[in-house]
Amino acid sequence: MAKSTDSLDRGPRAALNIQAVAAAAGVSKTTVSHVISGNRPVSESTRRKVERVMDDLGFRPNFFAQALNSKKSNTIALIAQDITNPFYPALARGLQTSVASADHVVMLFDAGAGHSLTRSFVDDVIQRRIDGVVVAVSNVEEELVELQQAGIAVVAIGSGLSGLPIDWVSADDERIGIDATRYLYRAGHRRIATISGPPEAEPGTGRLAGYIKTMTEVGFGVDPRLCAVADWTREGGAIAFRKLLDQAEPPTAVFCANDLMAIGVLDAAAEAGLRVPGDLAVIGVDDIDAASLVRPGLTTIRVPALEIGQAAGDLLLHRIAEVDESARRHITVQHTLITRESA
Amino acid sequence: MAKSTDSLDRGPRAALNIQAVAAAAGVSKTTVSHVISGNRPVSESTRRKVERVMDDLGFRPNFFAQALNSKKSNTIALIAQDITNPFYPALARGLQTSVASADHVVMLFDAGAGHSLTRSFVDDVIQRRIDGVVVAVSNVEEELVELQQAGIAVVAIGSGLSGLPIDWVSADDERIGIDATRYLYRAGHRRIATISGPPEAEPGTGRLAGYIKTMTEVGFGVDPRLCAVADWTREGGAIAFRKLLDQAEPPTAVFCANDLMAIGVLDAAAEAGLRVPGDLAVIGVDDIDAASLVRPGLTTIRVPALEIGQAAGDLLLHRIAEVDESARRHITVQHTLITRESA
DNA sequence: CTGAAAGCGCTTACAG
DNA sequence: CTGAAAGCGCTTACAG
Repeated sequence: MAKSTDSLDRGPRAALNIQAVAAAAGVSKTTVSHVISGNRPVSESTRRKVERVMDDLGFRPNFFAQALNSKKSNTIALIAQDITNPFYPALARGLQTSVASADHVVMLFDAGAGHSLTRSFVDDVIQRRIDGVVVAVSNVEEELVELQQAGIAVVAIGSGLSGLPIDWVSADDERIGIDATRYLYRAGHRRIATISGPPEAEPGTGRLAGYIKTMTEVGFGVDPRLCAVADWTREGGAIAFRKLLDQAEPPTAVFCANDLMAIGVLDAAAEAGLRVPGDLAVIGVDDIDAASLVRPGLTTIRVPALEIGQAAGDLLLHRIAEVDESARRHITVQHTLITRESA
Repeated sequence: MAKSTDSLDRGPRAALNIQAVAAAAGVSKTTVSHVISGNRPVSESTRRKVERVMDDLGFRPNFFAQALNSKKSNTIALIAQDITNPFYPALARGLQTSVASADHVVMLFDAGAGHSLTRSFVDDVIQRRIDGVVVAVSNVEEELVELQQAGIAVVAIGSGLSGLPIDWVSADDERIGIDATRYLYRAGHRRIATISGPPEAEPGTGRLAGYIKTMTEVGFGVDPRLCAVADWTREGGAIAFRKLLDQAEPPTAVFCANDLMAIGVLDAAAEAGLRVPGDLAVIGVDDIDAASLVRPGLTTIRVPALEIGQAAGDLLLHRIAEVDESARRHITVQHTLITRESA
């Protein structure tokens, strides 16, 4: 009788693993492992032989087994408020660019997809031992704390989440407000209005602060009749502007805290028969695609979403690599004035 | 002497794993595993005890260990041509919506981030045993084949990659061309031009085919002087339209294969002193945000990116779950005419 | 309904 | 410069 438990029938096709490579190369699993990881010196000839075999066999180390040992997933998660808002895809690209250099991959979670999936996504992130998370969504302080307690590196986008010791990246919102307001002032405007975002959070508050600071500095002071608030949308901007118009001395210029509201102002201005920039100057913030598509083209302040993503990735990689917990870090990205026709 | 290798010093804090849960609950690892997976019945009282302990300890099963055994990563990858093009974020959202229902997570790869990272991303996908991939990028036939050979489910977006036996999702491009052209015809236009995309690939060819079919059907035939080609960009659309204008009998209507080119036509028309829709009717495809922002508002055919993403996710989940390899599947999503001012 | 034990494919002290 | 072996934290036949 032939020995039936021989090399012939070890199941459905021998698995292609480190053991198979070791056998084919005539070395130990240990050595193959070190050729892959580079964690200890291997003689030139051995290395070449092993690499040759891996190539011939088309071997790729099993990621799960590697991660199970190393406790590193080489994965970064992005939790985005609303991926269909052009700011976030640009941020995602910047993030990918940054972390790809360290061989990390990006997992996307779009909170705008509805449901309260955010909760379960945080669980996923923890369970999958994601190395770091970029949190670009509001009102998730609780989840942030949980992520940190699970030992995951976290960086917040846009606002500092007061009190929490987490890294964050943002534009210099007050400076944006100052630059926009000064630009209108220097163009000769004296009744300058602002339409800011809802007062509860950055970046709305910072931009408004910059407006107030500038109006005070140049000696105009702040006239409450020139300060409107809207909800970041085009329609909201139009509504707010109609109210601003409805007074004895209407403004000749408006600083809007984002482009969408500024476009709403353009709508309402056209409706009211005002010519832009002749009768009314308008400036926004963001430089979304539409800013260059509307007529007249919208003058705006560009917030570099791509750079924000990159900075977030850099902070994360740094935090992941470092041994001692160092202090909280904050990166501020630079904005740029984009001059078009509206102001 | 006290027994020094006692329960006191088993290293830096005992690991929180299935073994620890088993011990605390007074059952075996096997049982804990089955409580988690539901792979075999567990008595009601035991299940409750184990769940209680997991909750108290804050235990979450280690994803890598699970995946190492099950060979499932519960992860879907999206390879997007250009995540800053609004079509892709919407697709990503639809994909997430679909796969989240099966507890899968989305990994994003933006091919537009530059470099030829696509190559290394494909390697990552294989190595990480990603369950399925949505390929929304062109010229990667080689990589597609490789992914399939690695046993990964693949679905292509937009075009069928002739010959390859892979599932795909697309709009009905010929029908889009027909609907757009007929709309212009019914509005009374007789000299209808088209600006199509580069001829080498869908969706350009399909939309052009629809235009040709309709022009033939209504008896006009195809006049080469009315057929222009551009590169999908705004500037390209403007350039192409200037050429169309430069003839004895210029068109009174233009069907553009995407919105960006249609907006370029609006630019060039304004420049040439043509009023839209009075002197010229323009229709695009996609319904990007900008379509509603330009003046006059762009009439267009909406391609439901979100639904495409969902359909892709559904195909993938189906393909992953199924045992026997069934035939290639193709899903066509429905488009809608969005009437604004330009036509 | 439940357990003991082998195994998934790696990494990493320990030893030479 | 290289190996044997224990271990990472699960799942799953096999057995009762």
